[in-house]
Amino acid sequence: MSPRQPDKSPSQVDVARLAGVSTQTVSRVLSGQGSVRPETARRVMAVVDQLGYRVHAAAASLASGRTRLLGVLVVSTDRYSSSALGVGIEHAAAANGYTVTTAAVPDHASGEAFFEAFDRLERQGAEGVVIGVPVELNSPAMRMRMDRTPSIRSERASLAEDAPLAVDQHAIARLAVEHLLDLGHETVWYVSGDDYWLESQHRREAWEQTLLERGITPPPVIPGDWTPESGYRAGRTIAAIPGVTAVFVSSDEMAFGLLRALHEAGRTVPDDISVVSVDDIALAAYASPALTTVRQPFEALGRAATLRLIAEIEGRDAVGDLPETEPTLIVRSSTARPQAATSS
Amino acid sequence: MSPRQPDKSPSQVDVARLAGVSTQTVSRVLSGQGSVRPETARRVMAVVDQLGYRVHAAAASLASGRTRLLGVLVVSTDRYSSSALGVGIEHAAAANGYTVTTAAVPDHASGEAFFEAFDRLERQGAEGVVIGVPVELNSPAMRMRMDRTPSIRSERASLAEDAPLAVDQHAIARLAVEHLLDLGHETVWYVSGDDYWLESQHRREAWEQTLLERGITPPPVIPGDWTPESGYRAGRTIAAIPGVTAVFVSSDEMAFGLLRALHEAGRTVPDDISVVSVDDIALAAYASPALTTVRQPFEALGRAATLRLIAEIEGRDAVGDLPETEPTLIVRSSTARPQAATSS
DNA sequence: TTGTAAGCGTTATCAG
DNA sequence: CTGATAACGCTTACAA
Repeated sequence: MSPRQPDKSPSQVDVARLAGVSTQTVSRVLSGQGSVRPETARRVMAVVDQLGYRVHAAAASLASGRTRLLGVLVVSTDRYSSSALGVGIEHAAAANGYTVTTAAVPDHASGEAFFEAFDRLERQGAEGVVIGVPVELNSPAMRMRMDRTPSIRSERASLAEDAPLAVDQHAIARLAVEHLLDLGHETVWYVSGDDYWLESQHRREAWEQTLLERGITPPPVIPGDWTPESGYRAGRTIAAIPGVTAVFVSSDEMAFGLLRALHEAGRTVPDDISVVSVDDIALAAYASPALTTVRQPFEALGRAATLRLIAEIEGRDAVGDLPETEPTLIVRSSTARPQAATSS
Repeated sequence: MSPRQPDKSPSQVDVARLAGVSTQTVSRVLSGQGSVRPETARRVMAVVDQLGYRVHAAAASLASGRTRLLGVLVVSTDRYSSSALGVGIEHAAAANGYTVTTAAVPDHASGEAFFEAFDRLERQGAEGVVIGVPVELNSPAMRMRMDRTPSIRSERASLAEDAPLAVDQHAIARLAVEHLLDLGHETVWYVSGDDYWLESQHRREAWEQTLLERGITPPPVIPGDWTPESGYRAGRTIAAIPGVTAVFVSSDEMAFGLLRALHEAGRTVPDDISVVSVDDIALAAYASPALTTVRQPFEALGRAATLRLIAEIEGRDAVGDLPETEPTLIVRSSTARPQAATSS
């Protein structure tokens, strides 16, 4: 609607001229590199303010070879994990003078789509990228990309690998299952997330393993896909199975659906069935009943990943300053000791 | 850990040399601008693939004066509205060859912090910005910024102004209140969002106005701040007030807290009290009872805002292709006719 | 402490 | 249809 203003924005040259110095001096003042007589600096800054001058990022990065741009690769940004991660990433980036650009790939995107998104980030000049989607890190195509631009993944690639960065999915499942077992439940059923996600697979493995360690044969997995709808379906399935007293659901959102299905089927939580989920979203405390859940420190994780990434980009080490990323069990009202069998 | 590869990435010159053409031809092939003999183009592309060449964004935008970068200004990205908006923005941007960079300002940020974020986006080269936070658009500082970089706001600045873009907050409140009134409730109480947000203020105004139009004196506003905790507090307050039969809560998240408080106080929804909220988040259908709510089409809004912004940047008009952004009432189980007064 | 000169990798302009 | 050549606005040497 409004016409684009024709007068181009002021450049370093304009500032230099008005301040009666060379462009180099202007650059020095603005970057803080090199020494400038205080008085000169003041004079330059005055002109900068007067003109409303700001460095042209493209020109600066063309000349310096640095963009201070970080890329983030996530699935549809409205997922809880994506946005929670994003908060941590943005903070850490901003604190270090980096900016962030996001590329979202659709859920269940093909490897193709993923590479495309990665390339888009590289093309924009991202000096590093935080990967928040499930990808096969060992494919040649991925290796090639990670080779030229440092990348860090916010989840562990395999149960065995010890990525100091990822939330320990094994620990999450163990925390949940052991809580239930320690309460006196004889076994724990598992409602999975979408197995497209490694997290989901890892939790299943750890759930199985924890049960096995106690000499319990794992019951069949009830499949879910993270959505409340799938939790609801899982709840109906579970309600139809006699004898179930404890369920580990792979996300809070699914737990909401599960709770409703159980309620509709006349099962009360936690009296008939105990439920523990994962994430600790803001609403978890306001489910009925309030959810016992394993909190994932996504924000800390995003921060940690970013800090490490920046360290790698700048060629230093980033030990010591890394935030804690251990999952923690939050006990609320959806879990209890199993009812005495007398009632049945 | 891994050393940065010393061999710099290939440039247009490298491609040109290998393909036996000028850099200009390479540029033409890659941009699709200007005509090139098909055979030449093929030869260039072959070299491009072979070398893994990709244009250097900074250089390109320095030369062309275009960045194809859009900025987004939101509060803490983990808010539902922010991320839902973001999804729409990203889609529309990607579909038009633009990339997106986000600047998050803390909730309740000062005008200062906001301008800083805006400037950061400008410095990065954003050609336009979508504003998703409450700001005074008429301050000189803001005027100045919007003057040099096209900006579009995803909410209506005042109840009177008819921004074709914003979700109609007035309509939201009217939909909610009239639904309740039509059900037979004598008045409707209102739990506000955070009044730092214009949306919240506008909904209050419209709630008041709708009541007044029917000759009803609005009861006092129960203050909230969007969080489930504040909804819970509001619920306790309401439970202590005799005679309340209908409540309009300004967000689904608050509704969850409200529901819990009401439940704890022994009031049943919707039999004793009807509740309608706003947003229609994924979990709204899984509250107990399922929430009747006014859906805000955030994604469509983000898309529409972006489309208009791009149109403005490119100096064309964007009529016709704008998505619908009307709010819609979703009736579920948290509302019903008031119980006959006989029971009291 | 300050200035000069030479690029950085593209695209635009103008010839051919 | 293709190719020189000149910007684009800044930073990094190197000189003064």
